[in-house]
Order: sequence, then structure tokens, then C-alpha cells
Amino acid sequence: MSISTKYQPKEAEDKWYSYWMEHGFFRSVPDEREPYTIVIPPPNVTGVLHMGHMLNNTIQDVLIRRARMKGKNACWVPGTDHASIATEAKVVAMLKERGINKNEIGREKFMEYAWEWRQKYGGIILEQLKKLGASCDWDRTRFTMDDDLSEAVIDTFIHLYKKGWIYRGVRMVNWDPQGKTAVSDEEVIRKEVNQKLYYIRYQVLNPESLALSQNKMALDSRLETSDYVIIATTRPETIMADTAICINPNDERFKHLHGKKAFVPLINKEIPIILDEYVDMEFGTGCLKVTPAHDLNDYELGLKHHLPVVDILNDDGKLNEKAQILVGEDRFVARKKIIPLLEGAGAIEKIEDYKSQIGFSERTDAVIEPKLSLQWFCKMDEMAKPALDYVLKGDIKLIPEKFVNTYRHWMENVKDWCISRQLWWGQRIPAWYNEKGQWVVAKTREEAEQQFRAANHEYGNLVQEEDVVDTWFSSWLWPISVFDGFKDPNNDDINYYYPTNDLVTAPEILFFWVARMIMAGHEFRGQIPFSNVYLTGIVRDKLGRKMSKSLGNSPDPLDLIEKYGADGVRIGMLFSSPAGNDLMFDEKHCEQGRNFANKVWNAFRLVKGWKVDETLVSENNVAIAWFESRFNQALTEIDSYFAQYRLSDALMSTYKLVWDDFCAWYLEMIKPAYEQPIDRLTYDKTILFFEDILKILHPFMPFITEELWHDEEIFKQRALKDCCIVAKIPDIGQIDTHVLNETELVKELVTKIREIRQSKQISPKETLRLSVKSNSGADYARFKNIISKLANIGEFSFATDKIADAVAFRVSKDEFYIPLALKIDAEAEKERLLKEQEYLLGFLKSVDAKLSNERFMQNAKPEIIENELKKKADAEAKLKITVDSLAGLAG
RNA sequence: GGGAGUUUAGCUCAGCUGGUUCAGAGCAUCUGCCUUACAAGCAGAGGGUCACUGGUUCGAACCCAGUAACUCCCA
Repeated sequence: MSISTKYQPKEAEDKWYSYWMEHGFFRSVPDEREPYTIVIPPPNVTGVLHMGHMLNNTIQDVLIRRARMKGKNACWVPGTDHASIATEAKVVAMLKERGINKNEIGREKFMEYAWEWRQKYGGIILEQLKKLGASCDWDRTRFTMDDDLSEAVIDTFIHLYKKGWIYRGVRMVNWDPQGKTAVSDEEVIRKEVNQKLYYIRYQVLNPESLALSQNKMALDSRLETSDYVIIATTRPETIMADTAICINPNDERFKHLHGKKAFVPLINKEIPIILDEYVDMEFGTGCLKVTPAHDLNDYELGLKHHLPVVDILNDDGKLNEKAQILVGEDRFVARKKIIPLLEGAGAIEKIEDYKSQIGFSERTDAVIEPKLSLQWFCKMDEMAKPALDYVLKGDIKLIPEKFVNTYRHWMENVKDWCISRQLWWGQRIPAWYNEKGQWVVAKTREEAEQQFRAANHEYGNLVQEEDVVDTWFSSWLWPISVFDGFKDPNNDDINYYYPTNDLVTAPEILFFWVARMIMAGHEFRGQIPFSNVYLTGIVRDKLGRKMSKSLGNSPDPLDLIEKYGADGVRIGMLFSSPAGNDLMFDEKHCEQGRNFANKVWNAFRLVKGWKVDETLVSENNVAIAWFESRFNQALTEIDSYFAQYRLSDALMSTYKLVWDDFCAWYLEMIKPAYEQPIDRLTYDKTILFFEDILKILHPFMPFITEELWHDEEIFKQRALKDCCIVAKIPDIGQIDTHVLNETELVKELVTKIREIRQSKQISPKETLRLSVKSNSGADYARFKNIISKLANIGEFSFATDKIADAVAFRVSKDEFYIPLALKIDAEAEKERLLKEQEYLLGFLKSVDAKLSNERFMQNAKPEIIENELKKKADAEAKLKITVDSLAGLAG
């Protein structure tokens, strides 16, 4: 035999991926078949493939390949999203390297560079997906900033604005001072950070001196009072923005402060002491400084108590004139510099170490600043209702189901969506301003002018809104826009492919992507966008840490593919990755996957080496009948696992069918002796089995299966388009439970004999004699060949009585004897039998206890009782054999 | 602080509405094998007080209550 004992993935992978592409197997166009559609969660254009993508896309590819092989018209739409913040950051960095400043070149020029960047690097991740074997319809590749998709974004913006669901308002947003843009809650990563908690004294105004407050002398005397409040803060640089001190009205310690005022240190600003039960008496000093411009909770408190808002920070995080001191300093520098100032003023009580959660920008890693700003918002409440109902009614299934609770919780407490971003890379908001700051929403300048004209407003120098919309405002349209459902709402594609079938994504984006796609589906098509949402877990390392670039604990997927083959890595990802559970990634799984591919490869080599002798008569009919039934039984299991989206279980069933049943049992049963030929019937049947095995393996391991599929020696020459990728998954055939059950007994028998060899140190090469006393009615005669071959039995006989001087053992109710030249250790044998007897008696006792319990007999279902009776009968039969054997030993 | 989830073999996980021989799988471990398909392998074996405590029940890994530890989401 010439082929290698080891499967070499590399060559097969390149060859077959190109072959599939050339022959258009990934291509889908509407036809009369049932569609099966998946739209890819578009990866970020700036991204490179990471382990999360590997898992996610392996799952999608398994689903899509299986659907294709089930005869459906399978369509997997690929693409990328434009990721405004990340991409803009990359482009800015690129320009900086070339010595270009974004603001100097202006918007239009910047966009040219950005497109240039995206042209160059934007496709990397899709190329990487091909290495994995992803069978996407690449002709349908879309990008969220393609003209059509962008137009859809603008049109939907206008549509929602007209409905009154988009509005402008001042809100506290998460401000990224480095990216100089608002980011959504979901783009803020909270991390525990070691900080300091500063205890700062605020002088309390002495009311007795109030009357004298007009002159400076009097002010000094007022400040001389020893009465002060202490607040605890992690952000001393914001004290200049304080507009109140808040205490809990129930706090006995501070009753004397009710109705008084305090002074902000350093700037001596007078602020009221207000009362609110919001303040936690246990935390810090029980006194809270209220800084409405720089803290979300304080902002709400400020609204409630009608406090002024003093914003002391610029967009870049530096202090402005309103701070009065440290103007122009960065917030962190200011924090350092203000401490000595406060110390000098005697305002620092103490400083403690403190741990707290701080928000960081996902994109720039800058500390997020809560900031008040004028933003565009999309109202969520009305859209949330139907989107929630789809899931609660089960029109859309979340897998695993536990996410329904989380989904409901979020949808019932949904907040309006801040959709504007202070960036250029993205769809520019279609709002137009005149010189007076009046504005309209319109698709074009001309339309805007018309609207201004109609309203009798000036429209000489209209300026378009500078901000773009959030990237998710494109992504939520994805399942519709990839099929041009906005541009041409009644086209063949959208009518055929939409609603799509499955969406495979991460639970982290259940809300800001999945939920919003459901909203968009309802709002713009009156339909769900997909029927099932399969939520994958997070890929973690062995220690349970999330894989991330910063930790450096993530292997490069392409290196893994290089090392273990794409098939091996796919298998590795799917092992132990039940839906919704995190996956503790271990390279060992990939190794296991590679080993499995190699196993299939070698099984193939075995079969390939056989020569057929047409004159031989098959002796393998039982083996063939058994494997046929076993195969169909496994198919049933696999189908049911797929129906439940339990892919790792489906894979495991397939793995065991191939490795254990086919390789370890079936092939060993039928394998001719070395260099001996095989009969025609067995050979042909085995080839058919092999072909079926390749088919069920294909969704998991596309490359090796396609490679073997085209072996001309075994399968003859295939037509150009006769490929495994489009082969039909076998239908489930008949299952003969009788042969399955009897074979299980035979397998157990063979294992027992092997065990006896091992324990008595008898070489597998030494033939043994076996006598069978079948009490169960199982027909061991028809398994004679199999048993002889697998257990190396030379003489096979049937007995009606016990045989003395032989190793005796039992499988189920049947008795077996192996006469040995060795002496049987009667004592040890007796001990073994006594132990068995003891166990059986105990077991019987427990069964009898149930059967003699009146309440059990009354309450238990009939089939349970029947089963207990059967257990009793079985145990009694076994007991009798054991007792007889003991008697024989004694005699 | 609010919500959700997890805890079963050394590791990763199954275990459906409680009822099949003192709980299953894969990996890892141990023992014996280079038996001409495969050492990326073959054959065999060992390994668990189902987190803890109590309750319901004829019967609990499974249901209920409490405790502990961990994880995630929201504030």
C-alpha cells in the first residue's frame, strides 16, 4: 500500500475548498426546494479570527452543511460590519503614522482613506474563515456600509423619525474621551480597579453668622466654625462640579445638618445640604457629594432636587474654566494635583485604599466618563413589546431556553437607545441644520431645503449633522438588508430566504443585537427575522479565563489549523461545547480531533487494501445485519440531537459509531486474515457503509470526507459534481433490535474472554476452547464466526450441563466455560461466586421490598411494577446459576 | 443592592415529566501489547457520600427549604 499511515490535512484542505468554490456548491439561488438560511453575525472588519469566531462559525458550518446534505437549499450569507469606533481608530492611527491629522484633512478626505484601509484589510477575516472550511455563499458577501445597506440605514432612520421614535435629547452618556464619542452601555467593559477613597471635609456654614455674610471678615468668621461634613469620594477632581451634599433624612448622626449649607473646599462655593433616602448610611461617611454633570446617579438626584448642572470637563477629559482651578489639566492629572491643594487647605481627613468597578471603553480602553450631551435616541418601549412576545410565545426559540428569562428581564426594563456617535466612519445622520440651529430630518439636501421652505425657515446654508449612527443601527437590519429587503421589499431573495432559520451568536449580544433584529424584523417586515437563536458559550482557557488578546491566552486559530488540520480543530471546538455553556478550551481536544481524522483515514486504508475473491461465500451476514441496524440506530440518535441543537452530543454519537462500532467491532468482525481476499458481498456492503459514514461525518469533518469520497479504487470514478458536500444524508432504515441485543451479549462475551486472558496472562495468540450453555435463548451459534475471530476461539461447542475444571463465567443469564490446562483456583472461584451471590441476594431484597410494599404497589405506574417483576425474575435466574456453580464447586 | 445560572469521576460534561441491577460518556490515569489499517494505535482495568443540611415521597442526583462556593448580567 502506498498511502501514508498518517492523514495529511493540508493538501486536501486547499484542494477541496477550491474545488467546492469552482463548482459553486456554496452558491444558493432561490428554487423549488425548501430554503435553509443563516446570516452570519458579521465580524468586525478590523478583526482577525479568534477562538470565539472559530466556535461560532464551526457551528454555523455544521448546520449549513447538514441542511445542504438533507436536500435543502442551504444559504449562508457572509459579510462584515463596519465597526465605526474600531475602524476609525485604526484609520486615525494609520494617518498618524503618515503624519496626517484627521481634523486637518476633513471629513471627505478622511473617508477616502478609511475606504482605502477597508479595501486593504477589511477582507482578512473572511479569508480566514475559508481555512476553517466555512461554506458561505461568497457571492452574497455584504458589508454594512455597502451603498444599499447604508441607504437602508438612512431610510429606516427617517421612517422611525417620522413615527416619532427617534428624538434628540440631552442625556447622560458613556463618553470615551479618547475616541471623543459616546459609546453604548454594551461597549463599556467594567473592571475592578484599585483606587483611593478620599475623605474630604466640607465646611458647614454657621447659621448664627448668616446675618454678617455680607463682608469678608464675616465670611472668615463663619468658616472658623469647627462644624464640617466629611464626604468620601474616588474622584476629588470633580468637587468643583458639586452642587449639593446629600444625606439620608433618617440618619441620626446628621440631624443637625438639615437645612444647612456647606462650602466646597478650594473654591469656596456654597452648596445646599439636601435630604434623600437614596443615600446609603452604611457607605463611606453617609454624606454624598452630588455632582450631576459627572455621575449618572447624581444626575438623577439632581433632577429630582432641581440642582444646577456644572460640567467642568471638556470632550477630551480636560478641566474647563468652570472648574475655576486646574483648568486645562487632564482629569487624572487633576486628581493627582488636587490632593496637595486639599491637604494644604486642611480639607483631607484621610485616604483609604478602595476597590471599585470602573468602566473602560471596549475600543480605546480609555476610562469612560459619564457625560451630559446632546444625542440622538431611538425609543424602545413600543418596539420591545412585540419583540418580547415573539420569544415568549415561542415563535423564536432561544437555545438554551434559560436565556428567555434574561431576555424578558431586559425587554421589560429596556432603555432608549442612544444611536449617535461622534465619528465619521459610518452612516451620517440625515439631519440638516440652518444657521439658526433649526433642523429637519431628510434624505437629501434638496428634500431638507423643501422642508425648511415649507416651514418658512431659512435654508441658505444648510449643514448636515456631523454625527453618524451606531454600528448596531446597521446590524439590526442585517437579516433583511443582506437580501435587499429595503431597497426592493418584494424581491425573490427576500421572499424566499426570509425569515431565516437559525442564528448562531454569543449571549453577550443577545440584547443589543439579537433583540434589536427581532424589533427590526417586526417593524420593517412584520415578521420574525429567524426561528432559532443558538447561543454559544464563551471560549475560555483551561483556567476558566476568557480568552483575550491582552491576557495572551488565546491560541491563533490558524496555527491550530496548521497543527491539527481544519477537521481536527472543528472537532476539537465541538467536543464539550453544549449550547450556551462556556467552553474550556484545551488544545488536547484538537489533538483528539486530529486523531479521529487519522482513525478514519486508517480504516479507509484497511478497506482499500482488500482484494475481492468472487468465488468466496460471505460468512459475515450477521455482522452486516448488526452494523446496518446499529448504523440506523445511531442515525436516529444523531437526528434527535440535531433537532435539539445538541451538537456536541451529535458529534459524540457519530464519533462512537465510527470509532467503536465500525472500526473496533465491525471491521474486526469481517476483516480477512492477513493477505487473504474478501468475498464480494461483504466488500460491497462495507464500501456502502463507508460511504454512509463519510456522509454523516461530513458536516463535522468536511475535508477528509471529501478527500476519501473521491478515492477511485474504492468508489470508482465520480462524476464532476458527485461530491460528499452535496451527497444525501442516508434515510433512517430498519432497526432489528433482536440482532442488536444479541450482539451486545456477544460483545460482552468477547470482552469477558479478553479479560480472562489478561488476568491469567494468556497471550491473545493462544487459541482457546469455549463451551456455551445458553439459558436466555440467545442464538450464539450464529455468532460462532465472530466470537471465534474476536476472542481467538479454536473450538466452539455447546453444553447442556456445567463443565468441570474450566473457567466459568456468566453473561446475562448465559453460562460459558473455558477449559484450561491451568489449574482452577477453587478457593478464589468460590470467593468470587460468594460475592456475586451476596450481591444478588441484596439486590433481590431491595426489589422484594418494593414489591411487598403496599404503597408502592398502589402508587407506582403499571410499567414500573412490571419492570420490578422482571428485575426480580432476572436476578433469581442469575442467583440460581451462581448457587448451582457453588454447589458444583463443593462437589 | 437586584436578577439569572452553576456545583455529578483527576478534567470537560450527559443524566428527559422522581422508578432498570450500589450513576453514564469523552479525555486523562493504570496494566499488558510495535497482534502488518492505525503507537495520532490495540486489548483490558480502576476511579464518584451526585456541594452541604433538612424536608416531601413507598422511592430523590432529579422535587421543596435553607447553607456554602463559584460564574454571568444589571445597577
